[in-house]
Amino acid sequence: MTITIKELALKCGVSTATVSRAMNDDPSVKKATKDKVLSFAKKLNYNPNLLARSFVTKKSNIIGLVMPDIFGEFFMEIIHGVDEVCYINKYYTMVSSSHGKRSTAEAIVDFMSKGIVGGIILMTPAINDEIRKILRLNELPTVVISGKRDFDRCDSISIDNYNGAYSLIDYLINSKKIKKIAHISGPLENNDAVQRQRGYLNALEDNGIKVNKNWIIEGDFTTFGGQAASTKLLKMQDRPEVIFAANDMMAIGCYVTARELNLKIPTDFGVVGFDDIFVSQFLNPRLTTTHIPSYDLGKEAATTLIKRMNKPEKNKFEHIIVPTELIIGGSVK
Amino acid sequence: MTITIKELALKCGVSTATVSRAMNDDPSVKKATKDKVLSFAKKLNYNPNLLARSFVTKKSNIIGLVMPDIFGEFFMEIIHGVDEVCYINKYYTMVSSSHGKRSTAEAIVDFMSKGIVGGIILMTPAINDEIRKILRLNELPTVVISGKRDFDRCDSISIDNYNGAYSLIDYLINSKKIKKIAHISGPLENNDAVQRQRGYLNALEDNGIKVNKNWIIEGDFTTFGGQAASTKLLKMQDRPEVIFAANDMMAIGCYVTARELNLKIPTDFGVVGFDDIFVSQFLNPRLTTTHIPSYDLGKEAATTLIKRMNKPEKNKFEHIIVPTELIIGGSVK
DNA sequence: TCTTTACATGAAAACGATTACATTAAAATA
DNA sequence: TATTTTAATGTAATCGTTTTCATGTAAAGA
Repeated sequence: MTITIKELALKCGVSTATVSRAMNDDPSVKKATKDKVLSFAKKLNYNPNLLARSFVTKKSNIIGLVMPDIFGEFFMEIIHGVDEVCYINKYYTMVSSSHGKRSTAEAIVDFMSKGIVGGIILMTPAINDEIRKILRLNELPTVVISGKRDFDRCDSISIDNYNGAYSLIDYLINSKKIKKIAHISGPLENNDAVQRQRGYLNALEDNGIKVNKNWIIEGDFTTFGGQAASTKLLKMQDRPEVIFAANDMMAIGCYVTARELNLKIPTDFGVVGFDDIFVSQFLNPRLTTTHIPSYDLGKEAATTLIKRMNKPEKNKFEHIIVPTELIIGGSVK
Repeated sequence: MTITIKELALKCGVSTATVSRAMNDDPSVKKATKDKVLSFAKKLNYNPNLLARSFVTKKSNIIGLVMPDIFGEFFMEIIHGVDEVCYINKYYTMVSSSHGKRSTAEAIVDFMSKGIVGGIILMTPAINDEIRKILRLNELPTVVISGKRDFDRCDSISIDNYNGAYSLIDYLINSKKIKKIAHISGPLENNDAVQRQRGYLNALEDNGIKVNKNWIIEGDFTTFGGQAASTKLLKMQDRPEVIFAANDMMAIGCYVTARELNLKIPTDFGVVGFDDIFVSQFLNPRLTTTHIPSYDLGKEAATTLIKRMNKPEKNKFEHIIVPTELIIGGSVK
């Protein structure tokens, strides 16, 4: 079905070099020749073998997307954004995750050593020493999507978790006149979780509200974790007015608890989340939360990476911080 | 960082041919030699360049996953399943979608002609003539994930939409003693939608219930579509007892309508869905629906494809039909 | 001991593209 | 017209691996 450059060259009556140049729009090829080659290529359905091309140029237009897990809407939207940009730029997206069996570090090394991908987008909740070491002696362009800017030897895109959480809490205190705000955090080895908690703490402090340590529970970003933590919080004699869950999944857990304890949101207690996942708008009442533009995050990462792949400078890295947006629902009285 | 086969051969004092054979576990290599090569390979961090290998063997261990859209939980779980199987078998997953700008057919052709992927998993709501034509003169192993078994020139995995819907309706009629069942279908160019509707119709018929055509509305698989359709249904003077939404997203739309019309589920009317997406369990009340094992679907597809890639016979294709499971929630009185 | 067979390894071609360098033809200059 | 410059194309090497075929060596059989 597909022919090779040699066959095409034969048909055109030119050398393979000329065909190659014509296909790559080399200015040294005469217009007439180029036209002839291109028309023959179309007619004979010639497509340069990408493998052969990558092999000889030592450049791959495949982007490796390394994720901690292939699950949930957030990662899906990232993939979507990456795919979109890849398509426009004629790049390809290869996905890979840490499978329980293999660490993120191993996934990166695999991509790097096999010569398949020309660049890596790394999503990780935190950059540990192992990853840091790998990235340091890494020759492949890499963009890190992370909760915190804690590695500056490559480009990075991060979510403004801190300000997102800060604004949310500030809104509760100043617009809603709420003082008793509890927090179910994410796992604290996760940078996003840490930054969100920091925003929460500083917003309280800046508004002169004393932090109640009992009202801070470390969760796990799952619905069940949110359910467990909120049950604990709501059974305290000194019950908080609003629970700030560090992500929407845990906020959903709070809704489940409300149903089980026969409490009404927002009258009996309020809930706010973080992420603004798709279903949050369909919760009853609609969840007040912080929107993360994950699709844009993916697009931004891919754009930055492709730029870097075409111009691999070893210094001056970009560090983009993507702002979040406060979404006001009906989950707070 | 990475060395080539030549350098490794030199270090080992053998030819590149021997190294290649040792790396590929060729039985003709003496154990001592193999051990030596392998230990040097490990020490020197040698990894065969996959691009070069694929190039020469004309076999790629990259699987191209073509999807109509990169959105939602269903596709995410498929990707997850595929990725899992790929990892175990040392294959790689490349994703691609039709971008509004490009059709599914174009995405397939792109994968096929560029020589990157060694096999394709094609997810499509329906196989049209264009796709059929492409698949027919396709030399690349392909597995189709589809709602209906309507192309038998390649392996296929399909969901048992018909029986899933049939069982669900049968359950409503016989266990719940409900007779007035409306249906919001998916778009009818989608095979899944058609099969589910067929299950609904036949279940009614087999139970001697006359179909009320006013109670069948074509939806679009979105929450908003479900909301619109259910509003129409619930404002009829002859109102159905239960609405069967062809997917959970539209069922969620029914929940939104209930809130807006101030009706209670399941007392005022009931809702059942299809898919069993993650959030369905957290709806209030939990949605009665039909579970689709999407993760398994992805695994099954990848397994079948890899089998076919290793043994590309031109006949005897596998056609796997994956059963669904009835999930009983509290959304029906 | 000599021949045959089996085993282990090496030499070299091949895959399909790109690209440095060489070459030819045409245009510009003297 | 003779020479230089420029433009367009061709020749051939190259990338890293696999694999066919050839070769050498050791074991087996006579």
